[in-house]
Amino acid sequence: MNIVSTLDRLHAGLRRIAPRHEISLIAASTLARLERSGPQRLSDLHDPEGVSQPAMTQLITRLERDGLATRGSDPADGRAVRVAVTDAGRAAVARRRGAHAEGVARAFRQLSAEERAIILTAVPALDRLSELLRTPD
Amino acid sequence: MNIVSTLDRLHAGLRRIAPRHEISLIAASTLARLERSGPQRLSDLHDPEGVSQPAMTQLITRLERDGLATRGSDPADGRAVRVAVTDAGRAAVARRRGAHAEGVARAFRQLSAEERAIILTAVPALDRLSELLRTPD
DNA sequence: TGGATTACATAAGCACGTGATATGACTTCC
DNA sequence: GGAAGTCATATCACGTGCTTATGTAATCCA
Repeated sequence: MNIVSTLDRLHAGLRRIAPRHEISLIAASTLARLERSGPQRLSDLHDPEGVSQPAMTQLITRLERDGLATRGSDPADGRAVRVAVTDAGRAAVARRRGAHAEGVARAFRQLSAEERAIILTAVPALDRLSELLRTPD
Repeated sequence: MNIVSTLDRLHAGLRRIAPRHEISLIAASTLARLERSGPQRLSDLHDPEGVSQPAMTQLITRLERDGLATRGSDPADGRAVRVAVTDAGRAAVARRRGAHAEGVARAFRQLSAEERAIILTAVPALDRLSELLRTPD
C-alpha cells in the first residue's frame, strides 16, 4: 500500500512542524478535551487520549505544575480526581494552534491551487480515517 | 484553517497506530535512508532526518547496540563515521512497515469506497505537503 | 607548524511512554 | 458491620528520544 509511506512521511512532516516552545500534541489534545467537555476524571481522560493511566497522571502533574490545569476532588468519590483546564491552559492551546496553523499555512501556500483543492476535498475522509485509526477494532 | 485540526487528528491517529514492539519512526526512517542511499556519515544523516547531531549519535548507538546498524570508519577522514544498515536492520524496517500497513489497512477497510478513492486521489498532494512541511523555508 | 574548523561523542536534563506495584476509598456480601 | 474485593490514582524503575552545552580528536589552512 502506497498510502502507508504517504502517512509515514506525513507523520514525519507533522512532527517537524511542532514548534519547540509550544505545548505537545498530547498536552494540547488533553487540554482541548477539557475545554470542550468540561472537567473530567483522570480515568475518563487516559483512555480517549490513548495513553496509560500512569502516563495521564504524569501529564496532569506537568500541566498542573505549569499552571495549565488543576486537580480538584470529586465530592461524590474520594478516590477520583477532577481535572480542569485553567485560563492559561486555554491560552496555551490557542497559542499552539496558531503556531501550528502558521507552519501548515506556510507549506500550504507553496502548493498549487489544484493540490490545495484536492487536499481540502479529502479533509472529511481524512477525519474519518483518523477516527478509525484511533479505535483498534 | 480547518486543515490544521484535521492534520492534528491525523497525527494523533498515526501515533496510535505505532506498534509497540516495532522500531520507532525515526529509527525506521533513518534505516530506510541507509537502505536507500547506502552508508552515510553521521553528519549527513542528522540534518535530513530533522534532528540534532547528538540525537543522531544516540540513535545510531541504540541501533548499533540492537544490531540494526554498524559504525565503520571512513578511510578518507579519520573523524568521520560511516553508518550502514545491517540485514537485521532491513528486516526490522520491513517488519515495521508490515505492521503499520496492517493498522492502516484495518482502518481503510472501514471507509466507504468513495472515501478511499478521495484519499488515494490526494496521495500525491499529501506527499508534496509532507515534503514542504519538512523544509522550513 | 599552530590555530581554526569539523565530526563525533559525552553529559545533564526534560518530556513522554511503559508495566508493575502501592495506597487509600468505595462496594459488596455474608 | 467488617473483612474482602474492586476501583482510582500515584509511584517506581526503566526506556526512548529530544535538547543545549561542551569535550576530544582529526583535518584544514594561513
